[in-house]
Order: sequence, then structure tokens, then C-alpha cells
Amino acid sequence: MKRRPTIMDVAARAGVSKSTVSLVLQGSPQVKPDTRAAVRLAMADLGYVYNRAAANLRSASVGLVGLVINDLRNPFFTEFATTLQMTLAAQGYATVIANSDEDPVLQAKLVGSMIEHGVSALVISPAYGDGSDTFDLLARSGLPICQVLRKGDARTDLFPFSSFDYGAGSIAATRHLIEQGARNIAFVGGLPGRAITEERKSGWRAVLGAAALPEVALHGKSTRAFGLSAADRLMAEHPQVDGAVCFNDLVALGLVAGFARAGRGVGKGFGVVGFDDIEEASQSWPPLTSVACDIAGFARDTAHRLLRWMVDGQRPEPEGRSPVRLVIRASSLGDGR
Amino acid sequence: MKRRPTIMDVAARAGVSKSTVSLVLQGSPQVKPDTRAAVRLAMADLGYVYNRAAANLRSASVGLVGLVINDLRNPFFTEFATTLQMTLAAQGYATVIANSDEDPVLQAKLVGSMIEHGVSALVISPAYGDGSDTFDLLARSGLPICQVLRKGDARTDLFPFSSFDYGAGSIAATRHLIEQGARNIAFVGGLPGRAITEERKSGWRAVLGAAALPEVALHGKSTRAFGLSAADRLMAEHPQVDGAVCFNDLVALGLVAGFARAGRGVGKGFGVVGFDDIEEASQSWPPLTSVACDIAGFARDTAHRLLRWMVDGQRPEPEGRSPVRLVIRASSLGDGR
DNA sequence: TGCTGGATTTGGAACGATCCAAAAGCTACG
DNA sequence: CGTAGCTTTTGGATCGTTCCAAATCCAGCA
Repeated sequence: MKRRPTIMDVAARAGVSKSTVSLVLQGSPQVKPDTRAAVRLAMADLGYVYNRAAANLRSASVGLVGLVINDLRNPFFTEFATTLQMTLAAQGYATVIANSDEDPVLQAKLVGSMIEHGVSALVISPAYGDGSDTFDLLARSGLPICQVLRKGDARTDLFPFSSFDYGAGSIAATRHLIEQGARNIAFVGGLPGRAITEERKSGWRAVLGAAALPEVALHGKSTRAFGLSAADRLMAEHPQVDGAVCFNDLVALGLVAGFARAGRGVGKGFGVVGFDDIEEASQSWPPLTSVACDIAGFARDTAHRLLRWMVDGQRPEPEGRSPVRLVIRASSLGDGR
Repeated sequence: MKRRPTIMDVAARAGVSKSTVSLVLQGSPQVKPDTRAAVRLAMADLGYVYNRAAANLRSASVGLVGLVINDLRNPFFTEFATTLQMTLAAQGYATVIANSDEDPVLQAKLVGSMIEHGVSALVISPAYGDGSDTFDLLARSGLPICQVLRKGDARTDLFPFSSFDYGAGSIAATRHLIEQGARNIAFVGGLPGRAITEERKSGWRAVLGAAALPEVALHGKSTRAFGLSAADRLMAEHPQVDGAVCFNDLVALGLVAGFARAGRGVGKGFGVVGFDDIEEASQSWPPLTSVACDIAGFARDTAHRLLRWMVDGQRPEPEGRSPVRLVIRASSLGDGR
């Protein structure tokens, strides 16, 4: 296994000095076209590959951005990750994506490894649990860090946080179900006590409170499987319930599947609203009403906010909320009962 | 913005030489415990972060594996990516995931950037289209490269390829539908002429040929949206069709949704089989019969194959096929007609 | 006390690029 | 023909580690 050629090898082959090769690499206009061509030729002959690590040794910044995601399998996060990566790529930054799989220990390891590899900024959607190790590391690194979608650390002055306006979303969702005739609206999914669950629940609770309607909440993991089981529990334990605001689309889709399995449709007589508006929401049957979070737009915003910080040193606001939009589809439409 | 401390700073603070600090970093047993403690303390005081790029400058290997995926939004690939990453992480390797988004140009850029960043091996599921730029780069790098799931380059001696035994899968799927009473089995989804489409189709065609049954094939992008529209086309243009082998689960789920939208169920009288057995297949309604590709297991195998190559220099077989398994669920069960 | 040999520690040369000041090559002009 | 004033090229120092051979330490022993 022969080692890969260096600029010295190229220089020797082209009959110039390493400095000249370096100038060619940087596209400097001050090398004579003939020389440039000779160097290019030598590089091609030898199969030279630029060694970025070596180059960055002097000039610190690597043009690498780290992205740590708590659950990359969730399509919502996948969309965020891919859009962020592509937006940064368009600006010449490479992105390292890693999945912490909701494990704070793994998360701390990943963050450590990214910092060691010299990322020049980091975007993190933190895992649940004790993230203090992670954030200690991050604070110490002094890098631009954006927390997104979940607040893992309260120091938003250090780690600016941005997310969606979930409260407004659940207000809109709940009002919509009431307009459609629902009077017993459950909240389904989300682990109790967690910030996002509380945010998404708060609007629902506020609207129900204002309308003096009863509350039923079924909490659990935010998966399709939980939605499926929640459907059974709702039908068995709370037969009066005639609408549901779900923690996310996965739960909502599970719920819809559960009702279908029981031979009971959704839409007329039972309205379901999801959260996130993942691609599948519009393509399942019945199509799912959902609080749309423009995740691609959010990812682009995040990228630009981060770039402003990295490039111009302009730190983002400590806390930002992007607007959400209720997309009404068949799963929540009553029949004017 | 103060620069980050180096081992020299740590050494000065601890009152030892840089070499000693380096030994501590490497956990060498030959430093006296007192000294080790002093160095550790100094590191903590200064908030020292290891600079891996500098370290790797000498010792070539970075412990970094690149993973280039053609479509990270597809849950099938997401599962593969996350499992691979976690398996490699368990062995101390960091993984860089990137999404080429089916764009050969972007793909070549990503691969180039990864090689420059010094990955010590690369796993690629190639984008469709002309990947010659990409594979030139890869061939030149001399790194261990595994092609998975799609063959982007025929030189499997250079780039060992591994995938699933799709032919066997579609044979099983088609036989099963015939056993359930279907006589007009369509193939739905997959772009025509592409290797995977042909592989997945070949088994179907072979079985139909042997049983002297007619062929109908509807090709298109392998998305839920296409499945949805294919349902309409099937009902309008080929009303006699009573079963479908789909290119993948997304298409199958779209197809099921399309039939549901038309008020026509799936299962009795019309059997649907998907491909991939993504998580959702078992949780939608009706649950989807699917050719299960144990993607997590496949990812783990790939990781181990790659590790054997990187660590022991033991190159994998040029071509490997992992077995698949037909998982029978309600969507394909006839009613004994 | 002087020596010996294992345990520790250390200075300096890599690694592969960039950057800078200085050298070398040109032109054109008196 | 010498040289000022460009353009182009070059050597050497540098970035933060690792590695190696050599130096230093120190306890035990004669």
C-alpha cells in the first residue's frame, strides 16, 4: 500500500518548488500559465489528492460543520438533516451528520469526536436525559453552537435555541377540531413532563380551558406503534372522545391505522390532527390534517443563521420561534353534525 | 477569540515536556501516576481539546469512515446509515454521513471532500446516472471502498459489491400471490432499465412465465406518490389485475392508500406485496406483506466486512448477496376464492 | 559512595500543507 | 550594458501532534 503523494512529489515531478504547487492549489493568479499547466499535469499523473487536514493545521478552520441529531430515523429529523447539509454544501461547507439515538452518553462521545476532528461549528438537536457532559464540552470549545428543536441546555445566550411555535400550532389544531364539532378532544402521545410535550399540549389545554371542555391525555412514546395502541385504549376507556390532537404525525398515523383496524373510520365523527406534516401525511388515506412545520425552510434558516455567526461573527438571537401552519385535510373534517 | 490550547500549553502548565503530555494522551502505562494526574489537571484547567487533525498528520489513519447515500430521506437507507454508524462507533470509528440526493455531480463532490478529509474507508450506495467521476476518484484513492445496495461501477474487484437477493425475493412474492389465488399480477414501481428494478422484476417475470400468466408492469419513481397514482391507473386501465408485486414498500403503501381512496379495500380480491419491510409495513392498515430485507443486519455485516478489510487487509468477496424473507401479512391474503 | 539497570522523561525530527520575505527572472529604459 | 521595477518562484519557518533515540532519575547493591 503506497502512501499517497504530497505536494513535494508533485513539485519534484513538475520541476518546481513545493511553494509553487501550493500557489497553484490555491488558484493564485501570480503563477505563469505554463507553470500552472505543468503542475496540473504532474498532479494528474501522480493521482495527487489534497490533504485538507494538513492544510488546516495552520489555518485552523476546516469548513466542517457538525450536526448531532437525537433520532435520525424520524423522517422529520432526516428532512432537517438533509436540507441543512445541502444548504451548507452550497456554501462550501461539509457537514458531518451523526445520530445520538437518544443516548446522552453516545451524544457526548459524538460531540467530543466532532470537536476533535475540528468542526468549526455545531448544530445539535439534543437527546433527552442528562446532557450536561455534552454541553460542558460544547461550552469549553468556544465554537458557534445552535440548539434546534429541543432545548437541551437553558443557557441560550451560549447556545442560541430555535424551534417552532408549537403552542400556536396546537391552539389552531384544537380550535379547528372544535369548529368541526368535536367536544371531547384528547391529546395523544408525547412523554409527559418533557418540554416539547408541554409546549404542544399547552395550546390544546388553553383552548379547552377557555371553552370549558374536558381534558383527556394519553402519553407515551411518539411512535406509530404507540398511536396504534392508543386507538384501542381510547375506544375502550374513553368512548366519548371524538377528536384527538396528536403529539406528532407518527402517532396520528398509528391512531388512524388503529381505528381502521377496528373497522372504524376517521374523519367523520372522529377528527385527528397530527403535528409536523411529514410527507406521508398527505399521501396516506385519509390524508392527515397536520400542523405543518416547514422543516426544510427551518433548516435553511438555521444554516444561514449559523453561517452569519461563523463568517461575520454575528451571533443569532438567543431564542427564535418559526411560525407553523395548520394544513387541513380529510382526517379532521366533521360532517356538520 | 483566543486560540485553543495545545499540548505545549498543557506541558508548560504541568511543568513537564510536550512528549510526556503526548504519552498521557495515549494512555501510556509508562508515565508515573503523579505526573499523569498533574497533566490531567492542567488539561482540565486549560480546557484543552485534542487536535485529531494534527495527530493524524503523522499517522495517516484517522479512524473516519465515509458513507455516501443516494437518498437519505428513504427510511430504508436511513436505517442502513444509522445502524452502520452505530456499529462502527462501537469499534471506535467515526462515520461521516452524506446524502447525494441522487445527483452524480454532488456525489462526486462529496466523495472528493471525504477523501480530502482523510477518511480511511468509504461505503457508497451510488446515485443513478454517470458515476464515472466518482469512481475514478475512488479508484485513485486506493482506499477500501464498499458498494452497497446498488452497483454503480462494474469493477467489483476494486469495489466489492453487496446487496440482497432480490430475485429470490420477488420469486417468493409472486408465488405467494398465485397461491392466494391471484392470476393477473402486476409489477408496480421502479424506473425501467435500472439494475435493481430488473433484479426485482426478474423473479416476478420468471414465475409468471413458468405459470403462463400475463404480465403488466407500471414503472415510475419509487415513491408513495407514484403508488397512489398507480392505483388509479391500474383500476382504470387494467381492471383485471388482482395482485401486485411492488418495487418497494413506499410504492406499495401508496398503492394501498390509492385503493382505500377509491373505496376499494386491499387484501381480499387484490393482494399487494411490498419490498424492504420497512417499519411502517407492519403498522399501517392493512399490514403490508413485504419481502423483508434485514437492513440492520445487512448494515452490521457491511460494517464488519469493512473493518476486516481496513484492519486485517482482508478484502471481501467481489459480490455478496444477503438472503431475504417473505413476511406475510394481511395485504396479500386472498379469501380462498 | 559509585555503579547498574529499569523506569521515566525529554528534545528534535517528522507529517503535509500555508505563508512570508527574499531571491531570481524578465522588460524596458536611459 | 546596467539597473529599476515588475512578475514569478523559492526556501524556511510554522501549525499541533507522534515517534524515537537519548538523557535523566532513582532504588538497590557491592
